Amino acid sequence: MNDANRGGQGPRPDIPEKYLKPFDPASVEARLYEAWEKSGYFDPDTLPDEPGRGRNGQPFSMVLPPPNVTGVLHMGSALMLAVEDIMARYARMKGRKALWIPGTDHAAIATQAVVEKKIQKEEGKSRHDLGRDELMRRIGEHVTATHDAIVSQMRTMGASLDWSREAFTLDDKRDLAVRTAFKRMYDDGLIYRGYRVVNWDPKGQTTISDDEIEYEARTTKLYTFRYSKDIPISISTTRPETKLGDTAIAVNPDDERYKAFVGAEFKAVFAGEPISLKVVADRAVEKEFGTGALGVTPAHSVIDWEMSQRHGLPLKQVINEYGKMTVGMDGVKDKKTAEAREAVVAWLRAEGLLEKEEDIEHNISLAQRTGGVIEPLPKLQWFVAVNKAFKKQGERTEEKGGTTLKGLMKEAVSSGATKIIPDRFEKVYFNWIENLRDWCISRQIWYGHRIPVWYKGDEAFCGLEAPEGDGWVQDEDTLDTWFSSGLWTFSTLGWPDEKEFAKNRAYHPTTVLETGSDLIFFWVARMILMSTYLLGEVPFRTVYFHGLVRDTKNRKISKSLGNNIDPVDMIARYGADAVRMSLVVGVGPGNDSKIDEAKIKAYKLFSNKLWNIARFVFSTADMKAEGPLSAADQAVMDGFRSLLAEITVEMDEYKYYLVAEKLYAYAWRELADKVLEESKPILAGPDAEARRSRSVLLRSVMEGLLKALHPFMPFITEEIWKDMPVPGKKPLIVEKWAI
RNA sequence: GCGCGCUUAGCUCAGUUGGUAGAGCGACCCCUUGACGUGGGGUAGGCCAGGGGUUCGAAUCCCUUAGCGCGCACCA
Repeated sequence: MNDANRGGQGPRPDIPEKYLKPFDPASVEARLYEAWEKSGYFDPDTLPDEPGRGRNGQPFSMVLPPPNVTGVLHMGSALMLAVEDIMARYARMKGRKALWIPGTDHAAIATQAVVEKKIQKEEGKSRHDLGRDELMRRIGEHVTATHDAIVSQMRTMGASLDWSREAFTLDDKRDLAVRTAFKRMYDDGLIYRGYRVVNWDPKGQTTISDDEIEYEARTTKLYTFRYSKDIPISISTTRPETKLGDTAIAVNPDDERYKAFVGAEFKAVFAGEPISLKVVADRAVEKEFGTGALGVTPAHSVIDWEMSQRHGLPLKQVINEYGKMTVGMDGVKDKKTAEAREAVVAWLRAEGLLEKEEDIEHNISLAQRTGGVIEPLPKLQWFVAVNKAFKKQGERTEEKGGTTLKGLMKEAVSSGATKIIPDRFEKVYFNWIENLRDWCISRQIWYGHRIPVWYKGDEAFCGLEAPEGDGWVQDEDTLDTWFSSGLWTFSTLGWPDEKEFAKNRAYHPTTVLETGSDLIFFWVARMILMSTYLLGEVPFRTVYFHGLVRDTKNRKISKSLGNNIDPVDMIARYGADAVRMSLVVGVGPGNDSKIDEAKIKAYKLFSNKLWNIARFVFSTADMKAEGPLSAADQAVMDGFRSLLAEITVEMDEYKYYLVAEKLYAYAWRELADKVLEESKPILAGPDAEARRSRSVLLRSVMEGLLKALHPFMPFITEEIWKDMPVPGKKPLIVEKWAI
């Protein structure tokens, strides 16, 4: 640089050539990501060795909610990656030993369903045609392909994940964790096998948990009738075909109409099936609904099953796993329930038993994954007992009575050990726990963690490995995918391997869990359950929920609607920085947001604005200028510093939506529109001292702005940072936070 | 039935101790070869869903009504 070029004689000749063209994300992003990865800064152990910072800093840890290996990433995943990367990069710049662990989820039932469907469509074969081994091989192929696509997408977003620790919910280490957890709970009596009415999905041919059910409002006929002319009580039902399995009539104990009948027993032949009905009194029966009398079907209704337990009623199954009747007259037996219903109603009408038909609004239960109508059936399944008392770790006194898993889950949040953002979700969480029933964890599918229990005759053995001796056969079922996901915060840190876990102990409890609010029960609650039970500590200090990403018409983004805006496509066109900003600005925690291309485009223009700010500063200010600021320039600097102080507080409060907006406004409206404009005459003017002071100011503001924007827009800030003349500078990713 | 959230400019949304309504996009007008694959300046557009209350003062706090969305329960 020589003095002849000073004083507004046009652009200085030494400006890097890249600034002569608009910012081109495609040409720099992949290269920058590779450089970060090679530098080792994604791995906390290879962060810079500085006192109190980097590898010597306070640990910060977070797990990536492992995406399902069913397909590609969508905008919701992009939002998740953007917010979490902001968290990780901010923590790293603040000097923390930041660990963000990547992984993918085998998603058991979801993945098997996708692959089975594909094979059925392309080859016309079912899983039984292929057999267990061949299906596993096919799923393996599918999982490898989708895994690779997903991982490459995460990289394009700029996610600063520690790839050296990547995990899979179904790999060997996680399988050992699952078996270990299962055995601990089994030995404590918290996992048991029981014959109970469960949610059966006839379409998926498996049981599912209560949380995997979706409800859909439909108008249905409510039939009121008598079982026979000899029975003086009428009942109402929407499912007459199930009445072949009735073993009781329940009435409210306070109902004067039926008091005289309580304890009586009636016999009849109903649609060809002999039935025997005991009249019982139960508070669960509402006097006002229907006739006030309820036909109890213990085998095909969870509520009725519970009632049957209270009154010692027999259980009689009349519907099988395929949703077909197993008893009844011609036209009923062997027919699907819908068909059998019509036949039963026709029979009632013919017999003169039908008293009333009316339309009512009612919810039907559907399996979330397959859409199949849930058929409650009695089956021998594995359960986690949430209400059973056990002794807490370290608690030896019997007389205390111990605690329950429900209690542990409640306490984790009510004690403040785990905070939920936004806090309104705490109510939702407590409400769910209140209504929680035992968790059915066995699934009749093949893809997943096999239940670590072996049988020989009447004997059962639960262990990490098969027992010694011949003739032991392992349980055919696999575990609910959320059982393994529940262990994720510590199975990824080496648990149950004591040596490996000890090395990572400082990362648990993890600092924060960022995930979608729809996972509050499935995942968040299960992680709290597993961690508090197995480790005696919460899995994370803070839960940050993001909302749903919708399209401009306020529809949920889904494949079937074909309204997915592909994040990879958007990144290719506008850059990852623009996509990240568009997802984050103005979107508070827990709130749904809308995404459209115009918004992403707007932040591409912002990238370009930053680029040109850099171009202006590099070409007109003296980047080597030193010394104090003039009073006027100091005032500008003070204004900027107070902004930095403000946003630092907001970063700590997880208010990224505000920070992003403020930085955008400052860079454009304040720095570009005001400061740079007023700098033009100063930098072109005759006053050397004013030029010097203004140059120092512009360089300082640029430096602070790049740092503050880095967590949000890592690529462009890092790229500009390369040309900043900062003494002893490091890559921006590990530079010290702006304030 | 219980609970939660939302309702602010044409659109998308901010507005966190109550102090005279904000941004982006869009529309319209003017200017600009400029650091800017454009940018700058300006204009129009809002009884902050309705009603009531607290207060000197309410988009903000309380009560209530309505619409939309969501969770849970019920679902005979």
